[in-house]
Amino acid sequence: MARKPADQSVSREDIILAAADVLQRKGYEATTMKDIAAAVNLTAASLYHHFRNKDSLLLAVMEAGLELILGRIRPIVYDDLPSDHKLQQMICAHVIGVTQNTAVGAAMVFEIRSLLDVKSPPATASTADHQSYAEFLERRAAFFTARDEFEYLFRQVIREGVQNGTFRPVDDGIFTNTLLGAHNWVGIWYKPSGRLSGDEIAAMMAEFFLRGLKA
Amino acid sequence: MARKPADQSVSREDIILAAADVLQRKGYEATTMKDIAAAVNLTAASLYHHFRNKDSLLLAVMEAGLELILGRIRPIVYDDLPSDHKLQQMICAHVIGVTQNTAVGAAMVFEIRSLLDVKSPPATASTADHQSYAEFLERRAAFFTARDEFEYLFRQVIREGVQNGTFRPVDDGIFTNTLLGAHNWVGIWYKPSGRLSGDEIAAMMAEFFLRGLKA
Amino acid sequence: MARKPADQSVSREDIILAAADVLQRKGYEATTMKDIAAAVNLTAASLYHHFRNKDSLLLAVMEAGLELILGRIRPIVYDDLPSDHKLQQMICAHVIGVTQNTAVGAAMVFEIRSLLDVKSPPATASTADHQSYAEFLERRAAFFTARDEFEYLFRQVIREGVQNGTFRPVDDGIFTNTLLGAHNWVGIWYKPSGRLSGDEIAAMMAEFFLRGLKA
Amino acid sequence: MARKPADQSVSREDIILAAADVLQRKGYEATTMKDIAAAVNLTAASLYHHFRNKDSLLLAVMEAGLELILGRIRPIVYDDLPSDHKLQQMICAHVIGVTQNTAVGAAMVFEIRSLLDVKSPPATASTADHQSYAEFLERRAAFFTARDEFEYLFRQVIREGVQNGTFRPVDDGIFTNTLLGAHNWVGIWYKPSGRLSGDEIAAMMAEFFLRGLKA
DNA sequence: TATGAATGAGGGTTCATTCAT
DNA sequence: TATGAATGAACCCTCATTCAT
Repeated sequence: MARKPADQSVSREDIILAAADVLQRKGYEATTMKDIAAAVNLTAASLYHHFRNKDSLLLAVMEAGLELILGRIRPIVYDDLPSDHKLQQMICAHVIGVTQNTAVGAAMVFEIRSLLDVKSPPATASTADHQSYAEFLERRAAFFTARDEFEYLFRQVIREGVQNGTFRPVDDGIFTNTLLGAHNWVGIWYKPSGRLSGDEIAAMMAEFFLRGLKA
Repeated sequence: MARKPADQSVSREDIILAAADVLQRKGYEATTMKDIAAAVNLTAASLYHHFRNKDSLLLAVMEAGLELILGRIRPIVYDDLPSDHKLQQMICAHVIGVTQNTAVGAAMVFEIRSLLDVKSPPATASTADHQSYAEFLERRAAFFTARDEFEYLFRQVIREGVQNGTFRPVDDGIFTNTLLGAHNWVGIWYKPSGRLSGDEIAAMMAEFFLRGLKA
Repeated sequence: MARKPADQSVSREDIILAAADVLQRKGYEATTMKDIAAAVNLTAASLYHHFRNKDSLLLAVMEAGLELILGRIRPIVYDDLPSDHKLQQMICAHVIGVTQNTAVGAAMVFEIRSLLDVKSPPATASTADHQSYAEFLERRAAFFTARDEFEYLFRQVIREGVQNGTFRPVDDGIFTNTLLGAHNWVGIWYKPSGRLSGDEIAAMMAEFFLRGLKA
Repeated sequence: MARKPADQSVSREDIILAAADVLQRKGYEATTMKDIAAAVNLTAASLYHHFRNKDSLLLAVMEAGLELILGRIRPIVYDDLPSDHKLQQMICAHVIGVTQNTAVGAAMVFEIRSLLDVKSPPATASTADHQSYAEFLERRAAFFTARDEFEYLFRQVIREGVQNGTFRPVDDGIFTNTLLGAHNWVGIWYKPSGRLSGDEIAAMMAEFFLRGLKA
């Protein structure tokens, strides 16, 4: 699961991928910088050449994960399709994304708590530190904005379907939460070696929810 | 060197409840014994009069949470009802349980990873320690057994409904996972101050899933 | 959050020597990692860069002490000398060793109890931890083997002397224990500032015992 | 090894004996009040009805051990016997004492370091505390006086023997230390289940040393 | 870039000790 | 007397982070 860059120089990307993997297995708090470093054959100290600190690395992982899914979801929403087709494709995209990239998917979901903790900038903060901390806050805000967009896209398609009569009238907020809960959970129980492929699982879940929505 | 300004003696139960709350908010790794102690006006050291260690306390929280829900689910399953009624009631019981006792419910869900880590007995292991460690392992095994039962009950009712024609043919494993994922997630987004009550949310979710299942 | 006011980088060897000194003065249980660290101008945390844990450090101290003495005793035994000359030289070597290196010598003697406590591997035991713990057990076993050899060498020379008529017939086990007890005790009462030098003391003790043995 | 007073009230004596046993096995620092309490079926808290604190208990153990041996040694010294007979009996008395009461004997020897640490009275010391602390200091001083006497008695007999020509001229200080070291060590290696009885061991050791001394 | 050495801050845990019951 | 509950202090150890090389 851990990339081994053949003793070559390690890229930012390599670290993010490896970190995502470790994070998904252990959770943020239980994952040490040493763990992540080991996964790319580095020392913990070396990671600081690539990321300002642990939070910054976590954020990079989450950004990567979210961007990946968002990149697949967005075009569907803005495509010209009936609402049920849209939702069906979105569900599949999300679920497949989680199964294909368990690491990124689950990390995105489970570690938000850690990012949410508002941490003050280090007490001994020079001007430069303050600047870089502000940068971090900005990136974090951007992440949450993206996350809101993600949720919003689902809610939007559902609302749209309800309005145009494709779906029966449901509370779009509750339905979206229900949907996303089920999706996120896949990262917990899915095993690549399991009986069913990610595609099959995704198809089944899409069917469950669409039948529940059908007008 | 030892005062006791405590208003009243604190019971094991008190600690479990407080711990559940803190655990849900912060997660296992991020929760310190001091945090939990503070929540019941004690010192961290005092907690060790009631629980052997942090793991043991976590386990107690999870046991309490699981037992609570299981106590509500079991009678429904063994009642004489049509499959869809059963499932409807089970979903409501679970979701309402989570909303009423967010702490216990969510703790049960999110911290399994911590319990799963196989840990060796403490380093300074006398015979007595080993014995109590064995006890812990037993309790942990019992917890997982109960957890399996919990899942099994849902799966069982679904399978039953499929067989007697109440439900359309679905993969009961995947459906159960989908269901439970959605339920567990409630602990994340539900806010008592929200627009809808736990009962209303539960009813909605039950409807979603039952419509998705109807033959 | 990490300064380095240290004059010079500290070597493993430095720590072992300092630790031996502290250990001899305070005993294992009463010696804290902080004590040892202070003796080499480090923080307790820094010691963990050089030794996995306190036990490992203790073992290193004992190994060093034992190896030092063993290195002086062995050649004497395998030399071609009359038994009484051998024993005389061995006694002197041991006693002088203890006086010259009180720290190492006494540590070797007094802390065996701590090492004897069979301890299970650390609680948070990953596979890697288990491996390194196995290593520790191996080293510990090797230490006890060396210790047995040490005792055996004395017993062997005594037995040999009895058999070739140099010594009167004594119980070699009891005599060895008597001898070693007296030697080890030197670490307790010897003061470099005392009336007699280590060499003088050693010579006197050798004389006592050899007269007691003479056929 | 631990007295079990049949669930009856426990006497000061019982505790001292049990404590001696535990102390010998574990050493002072590693022995907890709970350990000692458990050996007499009590709670740690209960011990404080019998002893002011741990140090006080340790001191009581050492006093008991020392008094026992001293009581056997003194009469021999002041008896009217040739020096060699005296010394022979003293050696036997000491060694047999150690083997018969391993606990008391060894505790006496090995834990002096703990008593030696000069501890200041507790910072929060009321007048009463100060008084009882002064008492403790007095008792401790008395103990060390007794200990000096013990050593002095041996040295005295040796010197006497040298002066009256029974023994060859040896340094009585060094010889006494050698003697006592060997004796004390017996507490470490003697096992009641061993090949030889305490009496036999004592006789052998006496012979070794007396031959070494004979004029 | 990469790392070994170092460190401050804490976290879990133990322990001697106190006190109300 | 005995004890359960509580606590402050201290200990071992880990970890994110820094810095000189």
